[in-house]
Amino acid sequence: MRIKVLLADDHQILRAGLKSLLDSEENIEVISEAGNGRETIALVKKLTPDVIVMDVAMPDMNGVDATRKLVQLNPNIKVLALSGHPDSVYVKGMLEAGAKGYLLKDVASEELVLAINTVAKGRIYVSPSVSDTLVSDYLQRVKGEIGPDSKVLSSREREVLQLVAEGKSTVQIAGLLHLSDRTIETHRKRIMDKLGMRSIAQLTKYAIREGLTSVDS
Amino acid sequence: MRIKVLLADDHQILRAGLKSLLDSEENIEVISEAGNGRETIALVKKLTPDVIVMDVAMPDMNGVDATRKLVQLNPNIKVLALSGHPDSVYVKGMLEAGAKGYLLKDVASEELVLAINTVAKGRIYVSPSVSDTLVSDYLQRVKGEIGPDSKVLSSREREVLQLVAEGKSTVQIAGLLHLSDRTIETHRKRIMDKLGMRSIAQLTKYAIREGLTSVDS
DNA sequence: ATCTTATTCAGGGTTTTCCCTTAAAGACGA
DNA sequence: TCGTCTTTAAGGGAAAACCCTGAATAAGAT
Repeated sequence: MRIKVLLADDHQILRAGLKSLLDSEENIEVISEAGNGRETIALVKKLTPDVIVMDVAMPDMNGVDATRKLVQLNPNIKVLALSGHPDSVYVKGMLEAGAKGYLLKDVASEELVLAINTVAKGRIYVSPSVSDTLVSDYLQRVKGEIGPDSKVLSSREREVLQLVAEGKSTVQIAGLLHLSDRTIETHRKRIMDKLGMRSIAQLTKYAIREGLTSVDS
Repeated sequence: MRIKVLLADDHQILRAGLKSLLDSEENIEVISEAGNGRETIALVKKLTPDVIVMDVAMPDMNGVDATRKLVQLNPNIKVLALSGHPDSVYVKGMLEAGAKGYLLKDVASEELVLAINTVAKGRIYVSPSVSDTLVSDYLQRVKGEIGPDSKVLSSREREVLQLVAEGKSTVQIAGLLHLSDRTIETHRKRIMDKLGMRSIAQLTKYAIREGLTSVDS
């Protein structure tokens, strides 16, 4: 019995490449492809694939929301996330949504095949480089340094993040918000902890994605 | 005589997929792969491929700078740009740098094969959807609505800026480029002077607007 | 041949950010 | 009321970024 795979990614050429790769495996069969989350759900309902290889970033319903919906419809569905970045927000988001694996796009084809076989058997597969961030996050959680639902920023934190992403310094932000600069430092630290980021550049991009600021400002 | 192709993209799995696709074409042969601009240049010097299929957004020297350098070394080199975005900044950058073609990642595999064959013959190939933005930009220029763009930064400076916008520290960048950290500091200072910016957040946004990095990385 | 620009590197110093820890006051729900 | 979360604040120290200055080599342009 071959593993029936559905590919979901917004880049047709990537899907074509993966299909070509996977079809040369005798125990894997690519039965269909989707270019966004909505399409994926429609196809899964019709075709009942064993494994869905899904990109995290897609237009018209992203991978996280699509996964959540798919798992809701069928808790036994196996979603293998395929992503370009190892940021913990994405990893956490997909795994929380019910994905059974998380692969970086920078993996060898053998690892993809291994991952598909692993999740098809009902086990979890995570890229080694990804499990690093996962484990460090987990350890922080065990030590109680992060609360349970830590990926959601508080409104004050979002406010501070916005100002950071606008290029303001800690002291400037403190002045604007009429707070001590030590307070702003605390907020900054908690923001970075929650998001698993270590640089202003990463924070800025996150803020742009979240609509807190715009690229042209 | 088969067309010798070199694949340059930061995602190994995409390269593997493309290789699998292209190797089934009897007049195309993938001779090597690179994960960033620097690697690409080193490999091209050794292997003299006919066509380089190059992603625009790559870490450690992006596709635009790599193309510029490659064309400088050998004006007959054929670079086929492969990008996820139809934005005019990217298109302009690559074509200005001397690329012979521009393909979106959302193309069918047949079109990729066609594009490779076209540029290998010395002609230009641009995705239909891309030529739209190209033409409208051209028309604006003819009407004088856009002046000639003044690219202030040197290519080294753009390279450093890209890494800064990816969240790398001065020491990390120095390591990646095999330079002293004092040198990187000088570059950073000159970049900020030239752009009149005083924070990493602003630099990051500028880099995004210029296509040196992407919001989701 | 001279001038300019890019690229490389460094000394020495200030400012800003980052890390680790502690802690108090207010809010809000169980 | 008890516990958790948020927001506020701070001490002390390490790392990174920023500022000002000077300087040598190399490639290109006039």
